[in-house]
Amino acid sequence: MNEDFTTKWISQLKKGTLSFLVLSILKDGKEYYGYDLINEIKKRTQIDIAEGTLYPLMNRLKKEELVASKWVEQESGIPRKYYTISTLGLHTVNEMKTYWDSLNTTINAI
Amino acid sequence: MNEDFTTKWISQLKKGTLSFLVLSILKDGKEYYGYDLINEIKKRTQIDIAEGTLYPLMNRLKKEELVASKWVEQESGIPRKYYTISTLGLHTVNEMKTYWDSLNTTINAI
DNA sequence: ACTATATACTTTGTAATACTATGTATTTTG
DNA sequence: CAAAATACATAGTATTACAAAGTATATAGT
Repeated sequence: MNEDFTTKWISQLKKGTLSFLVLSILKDGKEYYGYDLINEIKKRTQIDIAEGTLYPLMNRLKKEELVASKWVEQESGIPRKYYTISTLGLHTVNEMKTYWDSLNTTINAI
Repeated sequence: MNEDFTTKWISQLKKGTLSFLVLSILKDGKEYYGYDLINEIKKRTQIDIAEGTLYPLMNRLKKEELVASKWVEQESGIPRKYYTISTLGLHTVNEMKTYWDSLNTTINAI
């Protein structure tokens, strides 16, 4: 039933929500690495993020200094890049939340 | 205050929300023309939509057959292109609303 | 009469971002 | 020993908001 349009729409909707989602998850201060975030988001939200989406997204957040990262060698396996939210990131995600809530209120009022 | 990032983010967020907003406004069956929609949305939501954004958006919605349009000559002034939502549009906006609500619930739960 | 503003729609070029596909490398599982 | 899972990266494509400019009519101000 017009799955095409709704599917495409969901992809467009992600353009605003993924950075918000990631920062929201990091908000409580816990560390996550990229691959982990993909699974965490899938588990919590049923939203699939392609690797080719998440890794560049994390690089942008890093470049904007909303998150910090550090490489952590594993005793076995591939090194992981762990991310933590910054003060600026916390401030930004709070602004986002305020905007999101007002947008949601507006949409519900229509 | 990192206004840059939040401002850019809001622009990205619109990529998912504008079509949803427009269809939501048309949902009750009332006719609107483009210029009118820009003002209506600004009044109801404080969201500014550039003309270069709305007119191509309406063309996409038309092409996808989510809305129908008809030209209406004015006794004085420039002809207006009036839009009405289609059955497919109604169905689609309901799907969008369902998705939006679940997304909102998810975000609030994080 | 002239100018600016408002109305109403269109088009062109740019920037941002999700996605597919592909690549690299290690470890675990069948 | 092959396949799948883990973990990160990059190149190319499609979509879409936006700024800017254009066309055309009507009105308000000076």
